[in-house]
Amino acid sequence: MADTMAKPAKKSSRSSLKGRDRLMLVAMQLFAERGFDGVTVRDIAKAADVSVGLINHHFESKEGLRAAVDAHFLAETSKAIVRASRRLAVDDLESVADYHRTWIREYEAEWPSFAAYLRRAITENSEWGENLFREYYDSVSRMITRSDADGKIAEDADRLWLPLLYAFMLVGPLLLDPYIRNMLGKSTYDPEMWGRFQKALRQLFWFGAAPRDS
Amino acid sequence: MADTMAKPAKKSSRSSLKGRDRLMLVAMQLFAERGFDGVTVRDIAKAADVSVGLINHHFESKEGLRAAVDAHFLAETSKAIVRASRRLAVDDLESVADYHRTWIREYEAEWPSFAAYLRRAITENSEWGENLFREYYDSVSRMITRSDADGKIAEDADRLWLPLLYAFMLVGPLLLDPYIRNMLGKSTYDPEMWGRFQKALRQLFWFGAAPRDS
DNA sequence: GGAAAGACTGAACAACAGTTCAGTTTTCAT
DNA sequence: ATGAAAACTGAACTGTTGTTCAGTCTTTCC
Repeated sequence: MADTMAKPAKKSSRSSLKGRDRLMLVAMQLFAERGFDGVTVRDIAKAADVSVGLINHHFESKEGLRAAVDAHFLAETSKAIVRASRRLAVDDLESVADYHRTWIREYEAEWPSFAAYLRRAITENSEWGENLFREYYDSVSRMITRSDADGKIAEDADRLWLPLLYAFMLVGPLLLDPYIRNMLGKSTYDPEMWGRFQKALRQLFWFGAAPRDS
Repeated sequence: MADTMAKPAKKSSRSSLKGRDRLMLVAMQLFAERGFDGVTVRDIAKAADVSVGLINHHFESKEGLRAAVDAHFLAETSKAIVRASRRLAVDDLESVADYHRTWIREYEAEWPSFAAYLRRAITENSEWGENLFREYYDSVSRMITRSDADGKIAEDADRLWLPLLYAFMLVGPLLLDPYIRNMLGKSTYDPEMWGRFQKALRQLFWFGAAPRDS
């Protein structure tokens, strides 16, 4: 119902968007930054350069606005995941991780603070946060199952926890990005950082941290 | 300044606590369940069986109450971590994980929804959430460094990401507990679950998921 | 036992939240 | 061009929030 939100043009031509779309864009950013309760309808209206009444006109209520934004990004996420599983005929986990990161970075470019919104959705226990994590988990799980069928997984590995542990390591940077940025000075999704992270993740997942005496 | 909060007696003798302590206990639980903004001072006062005015009398403001609760648990956490690093003369990661879990379970028993409060503190970017994650990270990091000195870490392992990846897997169940409980039907910290999780974590961290052809 | 100090009450208050709605402007098919 | 539908406005309204404060009850210490 809320899929009519057009993508913003490359340059800052926000004003070219109609009120409804501008409201959703601005609301997403403000929710991401300050949380749903930390933003007033007047804040949103002002940032979107629109009157308060328009929010209720289009979305019925503030809660309705949140639902519309959520629905929009849930749809967008699902599309991305379907695209991913199609493109990733090769059943390797590295490309899952890479796709995950590419997708986030692309979005970040077009919708600033999209990652923060994702983060908030997952940690706020909203319904779509639940869906989101489940889709994350499923895509990882599928890949591991395939590898398993090919005999690439150790016999004594725990089939239940393996995908979850991988998911934790993949979602970790997303959920804890603010802290990591503080500690390392850079976001995990930075080009340089990502290479290292990706490599460390791959190595740990497949071979572990113990020295291999061959 | 807010360390005078007595531990509640075993049985539900909440009413034996004085107003100030009862307020902090109740506030912690409500904040954990509904978030800071999701709770009104009247909710807190009612749950603590106390008048609204008392909150401002003791804590000056609602924000002051939050600060007091945070300070109390930050102190408590630090104490637990110091205790841990003393007790854990043996430098193995398993006991870090076990200690982490024991500590949470013990607290859960005495302070219901303490884990949820922890979770919220970390995800809400509060100042003490930052401290908390850092202490987590540091204790893991120390252990790994020691193992490293003993030659127990592979030469080509990434020293920067290794402790972070481990921390992600350790904090994962805490942050994502609601989802995991939905998926597995049980909390990770349940006695049965923990054994399996702990084993899977150890195995993955040291030896990885690839089959070992010996 | 008495008085000062602190714990505690709750009605009153001011600020602010989300919503409403009568009215104005824009859009667009005919 | 015209008129109806949709987009849009913003002052007014209503309920809720955190805070205040004058006053009561309880504890404590000489």
